[in-house]
Amino acid sequence: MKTEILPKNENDALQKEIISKIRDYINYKNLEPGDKLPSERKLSESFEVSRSNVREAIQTLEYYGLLKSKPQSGTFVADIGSVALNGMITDILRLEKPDFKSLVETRILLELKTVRLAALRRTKEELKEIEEALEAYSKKVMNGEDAVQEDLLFHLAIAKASGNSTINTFMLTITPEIITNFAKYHVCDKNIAFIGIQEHRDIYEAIKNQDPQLAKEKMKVHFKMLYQYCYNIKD
Amino acid sequence: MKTEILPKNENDALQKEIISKIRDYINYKNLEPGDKLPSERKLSESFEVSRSNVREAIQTLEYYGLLKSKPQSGTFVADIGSVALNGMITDILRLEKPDFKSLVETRILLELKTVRLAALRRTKEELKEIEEALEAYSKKVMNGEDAVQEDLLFHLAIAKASGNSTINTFMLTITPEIITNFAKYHVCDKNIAFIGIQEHRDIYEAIKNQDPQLAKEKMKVHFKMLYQYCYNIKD
DNA sequence: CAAACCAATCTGGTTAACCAATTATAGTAT
DNA sequence: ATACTATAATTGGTTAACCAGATTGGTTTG
Repeated sequence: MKTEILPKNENDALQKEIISKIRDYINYKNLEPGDKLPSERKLSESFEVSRSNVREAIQTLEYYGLLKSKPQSGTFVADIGSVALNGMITDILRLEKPDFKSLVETRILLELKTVRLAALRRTKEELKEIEEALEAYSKKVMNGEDAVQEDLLFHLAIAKASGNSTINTFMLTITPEIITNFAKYHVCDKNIAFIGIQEHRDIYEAIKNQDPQLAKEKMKVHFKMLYQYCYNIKD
Repeated sequence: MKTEILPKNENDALQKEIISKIRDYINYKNLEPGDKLPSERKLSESFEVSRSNVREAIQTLEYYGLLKSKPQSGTFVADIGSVALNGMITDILRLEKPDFKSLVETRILLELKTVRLAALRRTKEELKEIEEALEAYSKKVMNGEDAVQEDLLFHLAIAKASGNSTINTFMLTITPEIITNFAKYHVCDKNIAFIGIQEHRDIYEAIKNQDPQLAKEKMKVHFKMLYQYCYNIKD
């Protein structure tokens, strides 16, 4: 087989094509939950692609929980019926890269929840971690330095204290993209940062006092500017 | 080097160890955004693990947006400062597998948002897709068949119509796990399903009439049982 | 007749060799 | 001294060979 280096976009397109072929195969053969897929070798042969490409595609579907591969045994359809499997793969193929607005919108939604949960559930240790993140942030701002990273770490500390591992994971996945875009669009410039200290402190105090309602209110205040800012950005 | 097959858990542990070593290296060398990591070969040699293990670890960090590898060039630190990078890798290493309650809690949060957004933003095409999902669900229930899959696809259709690609992705990632656990805990048994038809129809109508507040209310009603059910499950 | 055993085969995972694009280096001409 | 070019080394990606555990079918044994 001929070696060929593909640009990342085409590589993604290839992987999507393979995923789509796997879906077609599952449909054609009417595979049920727990059924075994053909081996990676056979798939790569019948799809006329390399085995590593097939492996990548399988890994992606495994990430979404649709397949499950067992060492020295085979790759199996997850405990999901063919209807859901089919619909979900179709959805995955259509997924587009998240835009900035959708990221911010989601972040606000998640954080209004985490801050309430953190106020309800935080342990003493988690509270201390939040406090430390707050101090690190304040120190930077007082020195006139850029503190976008410390800002985000404060919010991540709250997410960790929410006791909801799913939301925590989601927050982690969107944070880098947010940081990048913040720098790009010059959100959160230094003039805003000074106000940010007090806002952060208010949030911290509400969590400390285990007042979920107040915590949410303070977080809303904190997001108000961000909200306005982001909805004014050109696409 | 000796070939050794590892159980999945140990493999995960190994990957975490490698990730942690990458973090340490970045700290030790004070790598800034855009700086280049040593080549995969050098890393695998200095960590005394195979190159494919290193590649896996890098891919994971790439998924979280912390690294960026360019073909025939190198692997680079993303446009994130070392503080955030360090904090986030530490968080990632601590991540635990999501529990069922956290999944349901998150799903409810996300869906109360998607249903409102869908009522505001849905196109005619998206509305039609929701309707088709609703019909497929109703038909199954009327025939006395299990309709968990069609149920979830209805909700995914709403997520798609929300116009928020981030939330849409999140919904896709948690759905398989939810389906599996539903089957495991016998949530949504047939006796509930008949009520479900009307509840789904109410939600659909609210979205059709572009009434976000009503849509949210109806979704809340729909989740009421689920909510109670899930918080009574033993851990 | 059923259970236990064994060897051939098949599997996903791992390793090592290979590829071509990129980057660094040395040399040459201006 | 500088700008440009050719060449060698380096890189992430790809392919193919290899590994050992799992499966399977047939045979033996109680």
